[in-house]
Amino acid sequence: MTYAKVELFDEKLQEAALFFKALSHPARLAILNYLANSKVCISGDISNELPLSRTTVNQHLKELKELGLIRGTIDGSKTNYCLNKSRIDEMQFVIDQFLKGLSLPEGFSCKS
Amino acid sequence: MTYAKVELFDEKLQEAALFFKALSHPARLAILNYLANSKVCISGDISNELPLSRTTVNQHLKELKELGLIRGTIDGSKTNYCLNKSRIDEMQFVIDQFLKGLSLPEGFSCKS
DNA sequence: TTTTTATGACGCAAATATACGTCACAATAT
DNA sequence: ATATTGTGACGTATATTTGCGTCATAAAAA
Repeated sequence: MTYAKVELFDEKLQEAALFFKALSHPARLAILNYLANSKVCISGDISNELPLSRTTVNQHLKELKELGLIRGTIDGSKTNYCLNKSRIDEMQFVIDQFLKGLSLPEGFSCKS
Repeated sequence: MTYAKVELFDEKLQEAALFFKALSHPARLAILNYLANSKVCISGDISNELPLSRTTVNQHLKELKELGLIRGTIDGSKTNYCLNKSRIDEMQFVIDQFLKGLSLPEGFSCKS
């Protein structure tokens, strides 16, 4: 039963939380950065760039893939991973929307 | 030893990941939204707003507090929680910086 | 004074995440 | 033909997160 309360929240918040979760580990941030700076690459290459084993890197790749942030297409025996621009844009929009909601009103004060 | 590899990554990425992690649960997003819309409030009030027990809400509050995103000041027997604007601004900056780095170059193409 | 209310501290059970190793399979390379 | 390389799938150990209950304490209300 634990971990089941997430669904009781507003769907917008759930969606935003999923994006934030995907970005909550430096390895995944590094992977996204790397893909943004390369044109196309294979996961084997990526594990060489990170201080992690190939297995672990593949796991992080899988998470990013499941959220649609990256795509892996088979090219012969290798898999080309690259950013899914439209999905990244979607994520940026959702994050921006949430952050905007945090801006405090004029004259906001706190007794601290 | 597990979970210890985070420190091997670039410090900027580590910092960004910590912010994203703080935002990775809808309950914390709901708390931040709630605090942004209220002037000042107490954690007892907040647990009434969420489908979670007081204990659990307090735990989420604690996490947000440890990252500095919110502040809890004692007001008599109650604790007033409110957003820490300067820290929120810092977070927005860090997140923006990271997201900017994901924008793909002109003429980017992927063989998929 | 007793009861209620709010809070913090502590611990617990279950679910998830992190990090690797190994195995099997296909495609290259030697 | 054999060795190497890249992959996905599977399993494992440890860490962390979620979500709650309980207990102790302090202040406010009855």
